[in-house]
Amino acid sequence: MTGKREQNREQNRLALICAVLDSVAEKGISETSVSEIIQRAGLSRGMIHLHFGGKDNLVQAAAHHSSQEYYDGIEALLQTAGDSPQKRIEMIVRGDLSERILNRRNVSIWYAFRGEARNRTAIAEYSDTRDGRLRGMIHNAFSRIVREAGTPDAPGVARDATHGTLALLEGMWTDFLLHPDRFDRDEAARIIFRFLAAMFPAHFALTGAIRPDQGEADAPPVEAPQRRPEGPAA
Amino acid sequence: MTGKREQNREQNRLALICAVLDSVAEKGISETSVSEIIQRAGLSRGMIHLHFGGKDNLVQAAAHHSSQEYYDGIEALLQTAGDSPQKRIEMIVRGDLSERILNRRNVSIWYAFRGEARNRTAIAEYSDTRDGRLRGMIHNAFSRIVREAGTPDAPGVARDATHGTLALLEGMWTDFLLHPDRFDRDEAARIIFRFLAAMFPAHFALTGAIRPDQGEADAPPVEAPQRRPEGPAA
DNA sequence: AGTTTTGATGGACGATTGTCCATTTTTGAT
DNA sequence: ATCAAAAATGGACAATCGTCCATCAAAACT
Repeated sequence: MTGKREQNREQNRLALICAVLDSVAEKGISETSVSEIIQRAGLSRGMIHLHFGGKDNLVQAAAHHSSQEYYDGIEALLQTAGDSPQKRIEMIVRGDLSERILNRRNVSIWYAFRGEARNRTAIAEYSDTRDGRLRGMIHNAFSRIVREAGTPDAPGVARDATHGTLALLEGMWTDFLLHPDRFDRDEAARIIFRFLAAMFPAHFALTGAIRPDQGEADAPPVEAPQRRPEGPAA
Repeated sequence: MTGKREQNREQNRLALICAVLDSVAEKGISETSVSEIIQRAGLSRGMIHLHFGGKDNLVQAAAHHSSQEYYDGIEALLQTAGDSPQKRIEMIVRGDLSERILNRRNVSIWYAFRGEARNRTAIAEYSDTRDGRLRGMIHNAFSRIVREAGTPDAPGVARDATHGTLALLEGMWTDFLLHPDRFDRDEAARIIFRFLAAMFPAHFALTGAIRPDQGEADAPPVEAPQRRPEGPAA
């Protein structure tokens, strides 16, 4: 049985970590000072050194915690997915783009840590989506798809599809970071599936979300207000 | 004629900006202090306040400068591209993944600024690939491809292809950030073209670089025809 | 109950931050 | 050569940074 002592201890550790994440999400890493952290956590100054031995270690623990939360979220969603590989991929993609995982707070935290990742290897380790479980899940699913389709060069296609899908998801996150208000989750998912449908028509073409027909305006004729700076034929 | 006075002035301004970028690339944003900057620039402490009115403005100017350099690089490459839209897209993709643009220094700088973008709107403005010229160039090319191919829902496809291509490029950059040593430019390009080839078989399937075969193997007969009908039963 | 043990406190501390300005040096015009 | 204007210098400055420890409070054990 956990004594009241250890219970409080763990509770305060967590409070510090959450305070760091809140501050990073809200004010950014450069403004996340010791004073800011302990004020948010409602604890005393010495706690950081007591529990983590210094601010750097605390920040690292916060990065680890955030990363863990991300993977837990993805895996929780995956367990509700069916068996078919295309369903699993669809679940991962939609999950990764869902409000529960892709939101302002998480994106702020994720990119703040990545910005420092280059110079703090300990943090880089946790901000890598590619390694770890996610890549394995996706690759596994694509391998099955490609195998049962009898595609030539199956391993290469599966590997490239995995790499490409992960890159697309990363790109969508960046999109959200830069334009959180104008970001459209359904559009993001649709684009990814459009690419996947082009590569694996038998597996993704009929998926409900590929075509924008749903509720979306049927191909707005003058959607793109982009100027075209050049180009022979206008 | 520019007097020696103004000439020196401009030279020092630039020296400060470069010092910031060097420091950000090397040490990260959090360790880029005024002391660090003026030491790298070999100038005196007061210069920052003199020329930029404060450190924040200098950092912002550095972000602007870096962004400008990126676009200049892309546009320079584009001018050597041919007329055909697929050639232009290929040039953009390869250029964006080339050593000249995608390298450790640029990636470090780019992501360091992005990490702070959320809390510094002035910087966010410069760290956006999506707005600005790049998106317009790509969308313009895809529009032509889609139009001459007679694809149904042409505007939607062009828009999605643009969005997807940009997301893929972003994702590849993230890949490079996290694994600069194991990153493979050719593989990154191949994956992007594999996706594009799946979407526009007539335009990208025969492109020399889809296969990693090095020898280019001008359109291996086994490869190109088989890619499309993979769907129902291969 | 008393005693030990451990977590928690908050201020002291030196180091470093960015800003600013009195001063010196350099440039361009007289 | 002289002088006004502009640019560059480098140290003073208060504010803030993160670390650490003497002290206190409370839980756990005897």
